[in-house]
Amino acid sequence: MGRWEPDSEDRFRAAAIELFREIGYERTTVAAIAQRAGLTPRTFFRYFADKREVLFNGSERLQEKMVAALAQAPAEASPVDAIAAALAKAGDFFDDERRPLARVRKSVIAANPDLYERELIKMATLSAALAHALRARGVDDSDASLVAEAGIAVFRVAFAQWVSDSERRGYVEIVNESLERLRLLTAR
Amino acid sequence: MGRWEPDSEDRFRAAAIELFREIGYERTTVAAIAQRAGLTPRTFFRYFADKREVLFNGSERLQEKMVAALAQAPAEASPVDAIAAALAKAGDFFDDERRPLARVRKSVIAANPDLYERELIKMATLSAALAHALRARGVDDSDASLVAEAGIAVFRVAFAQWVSDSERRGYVEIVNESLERLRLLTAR
DNA sequence: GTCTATAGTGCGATAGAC
DNA sequence: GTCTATCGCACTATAGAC
Repeated sequence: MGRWEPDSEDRFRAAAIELFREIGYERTTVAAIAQRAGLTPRTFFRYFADKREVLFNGSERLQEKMVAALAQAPAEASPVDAIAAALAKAGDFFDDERRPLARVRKSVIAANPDLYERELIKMATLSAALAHALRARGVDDSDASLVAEAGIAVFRVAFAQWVSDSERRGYVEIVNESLERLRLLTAR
Repeated sequence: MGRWEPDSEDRFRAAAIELFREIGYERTTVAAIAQRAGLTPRTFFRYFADKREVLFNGSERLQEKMVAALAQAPAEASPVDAIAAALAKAGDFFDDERRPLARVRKSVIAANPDLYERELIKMATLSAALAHALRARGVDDSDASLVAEAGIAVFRVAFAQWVSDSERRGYVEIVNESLERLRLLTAR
């Protein structure tokens, strides 16, 4: 990568999350993030549309991966099994190396209504994308919405568990257990 | 009681939704809403924390009712049955008289990212309240979150169906069918 | 940069119901 | 008289027009 350090985007992310933890989200300026990352604000905005996005733009790749996993599920897989494949695929992003960062991110978002709103929007977008992918598999419209929303419900709970302080199990284990739990709870 | 006409709050709501439909949310000023309601902007803000709230503050009563219904479900009812009772209780608000208003409200919200965000927040708040009420019944922490989130999933889909253009069935019928559908889809 | 319109707040005054 | 919903005014903040 020539005269620049590699991984500018990751360095922005790391610098941002450090500063958010140290002095809070509101008081952290983009200039400060850029300085710590050894780059300029102008470059920051080449990667991120705004300050909030530095915490969220990984979610686009996550969504693409999940949708792809759903689309590639066997044709005979049930809608719920297809969603389960998508939920499991998210495990590619949520490994033990990332968990400390995810925990800081969680506390930053919890402390900031703006960021919380953005998170809700990302979840809603993800749900819509999954529902769309289910419809592409031939699933009935309202079934697709229902299974996608329920899948997001499982995802939310599993992710929250994964980042909770005392949790040591991996994300995939947790999300599979959560789905199983939902099956049990809804069974007659 | 008020100085002039009664039901100020309802008049604000009615005036607001008329104007939103006529000229759009953004171009409707609080002053215009107040004028049409025969009141002043200052009084508007006594009832609603901000302009968006005029479309949402009914949701507090809805949440209280749903939580109460959940709490009053028979002690032997399963978590999902208790949530089902809460979802059915929402039917008190969604009758055929209200459906035209709900349809206008839907289109206004769909056209406005600000309002959509607020709707997502209200749903998240409702989910948290239902989870809390489930825990108060002795349901395990993560089961409570899971069932509450899944219940909200059913609610979202059922409500969307209820306000969709061609739909004629009542909300309660739809929400019961949606829950039944989720049970079928998740069953092994 | 200035100017304007609007959202939203704080505080005290007032008109009526009781 | 009390109580309270409503109002009037003065204010800040912000977004958009120019």
